[in-house]
Amino acid sequence: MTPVWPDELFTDLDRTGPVPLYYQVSSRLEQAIRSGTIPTGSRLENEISIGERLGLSRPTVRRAIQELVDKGLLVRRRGIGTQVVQGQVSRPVELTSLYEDLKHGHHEPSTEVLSYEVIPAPEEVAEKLSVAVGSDVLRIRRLRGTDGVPVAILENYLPKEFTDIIEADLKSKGLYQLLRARGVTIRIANQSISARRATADEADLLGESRGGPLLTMERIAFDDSGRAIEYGHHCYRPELYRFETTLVAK
Amino acid sequence: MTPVWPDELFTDLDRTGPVPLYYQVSSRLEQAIRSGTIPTGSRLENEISIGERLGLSRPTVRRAIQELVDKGLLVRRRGIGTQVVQGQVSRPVELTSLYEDLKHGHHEPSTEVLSYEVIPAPEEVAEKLSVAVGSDVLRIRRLRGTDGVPVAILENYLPKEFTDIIEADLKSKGLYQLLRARGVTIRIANQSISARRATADEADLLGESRGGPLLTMERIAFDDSGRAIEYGHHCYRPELYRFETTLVAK
DNA sequence: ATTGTGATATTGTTAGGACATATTGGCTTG
DNA sequence: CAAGCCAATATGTCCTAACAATATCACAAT
Repeated sequence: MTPVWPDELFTDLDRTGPVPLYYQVSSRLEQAIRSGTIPTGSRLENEISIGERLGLSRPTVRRAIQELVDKGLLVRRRGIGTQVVQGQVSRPVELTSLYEDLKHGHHEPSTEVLSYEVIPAPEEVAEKLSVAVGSDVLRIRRLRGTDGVPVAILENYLPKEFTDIIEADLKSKGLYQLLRARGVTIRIANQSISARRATADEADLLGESRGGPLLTMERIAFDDSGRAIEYGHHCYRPELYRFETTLVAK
Repeated sequence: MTPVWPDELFTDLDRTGPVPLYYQVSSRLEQAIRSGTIPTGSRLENEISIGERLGLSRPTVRRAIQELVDKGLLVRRRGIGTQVVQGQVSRPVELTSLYEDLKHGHHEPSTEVLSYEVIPAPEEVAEKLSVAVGSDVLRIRRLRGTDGVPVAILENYLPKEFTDIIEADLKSKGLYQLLRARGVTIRIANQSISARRATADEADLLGESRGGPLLTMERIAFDDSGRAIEYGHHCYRPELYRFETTLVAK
């Protein structure tokens, strides 16, 4: 019943390096599933025997499998076993900037900085960033495109201590990448996705018809310590961009 | 430094019932955070002392906390501790139908069944549902509203064995609710969100201007065993609906 | 033919312990 | 006084062990 898996899945793990064992296991499994080595719909061996094969305890194997369950690749049922989900699984919306998103998709992202200025925080921005109204915030407005075609208008607000982000760097790097280089890691983001008509200004920038539909995304991002770091308001050309997610019922 | 928490957080847990201990703990903590009893930005006690207070082992406490980290309410850093995220956390997009979504938001959902028919599966639908092209599938088209105002047009396709879903029931219940009553649990869904212009037909149904923007969502849902159960294509009035998500970097 | 019962397989929950690693801050030393 | 080392603290990883809950199947009983 259980299909025979290739030996590569069970070669020795690296117990000396910094990569956790559960992560090594889940990575191998994910790769095997996405490549079709483990076919969709098939059943996995049970946790204990996988553990025996790899020389791991059950909790470690369990954690590896749980990672893939959370990603939506596997389904578990008590008393039954673990199965691979049928149908192609889309990679979820990740916590990356659009720039990295596009680059990952083997496109050549381009950026034009439309404006870059320090302004007193309007009420809406102040509230989202948890700073005082009127205090200095950095406002960045960019036009993002791929392969020469405009895709999105990005408007971002950051607290004043980030005003040393160099305008020139924004042309060749994503905002999150620049923040990471400064030692700031974005950990959590609250997103809200909707749509609206394009204004005349936006339509011209994006090469879209006036009053045409735009996909919009509003986001507040928090760092390691839970502090609000960035408030963004983006709009995308809907024919060229969409948000993909995998939802898993707990 | 550590704030004093109310005793309610540490009253005895129910060790007899079917509710897991880690779930009882994470529920209490979540409630305390959302209600402000544990203020945003504050630090939690460490895992071990929480465990001692509740009479629990460290793995159990750890799992409870991890649940809230995954939900985006808490942030953990090795060597530092666990902190509550600043800023209001939005509840994530859950794996529920729009009907339950709206009902939860204290609105009164209404449904008009526009069409209900068994048709041979077009290529696109057959592929998404992993059935043969031309095989029978159930097609449902509904107009969903709240408080008398139309909000969305829902088009769903299901495999033929669900043709016994009663058309009349769709008026008063959500599709997922009806599936659950049949013993089918939706476990995983792949969603894709974008936008487009409304067709004349759609604009009339939704009371929207012709050519106006619509928020669109495409979804394939899988059940417990990983089988494709439903393929849906929905469009929403963007002023009345939006998708909210919390993203957490792993 | 249907129902119940028990054996088996598998995941779910909880415990308790050990060691690793990252961060902070104080102490020591040059 | 500054730099570096070290202890304290907290989370991260991994192990062994046990029992609970659920689904399946064979088989007996009605």
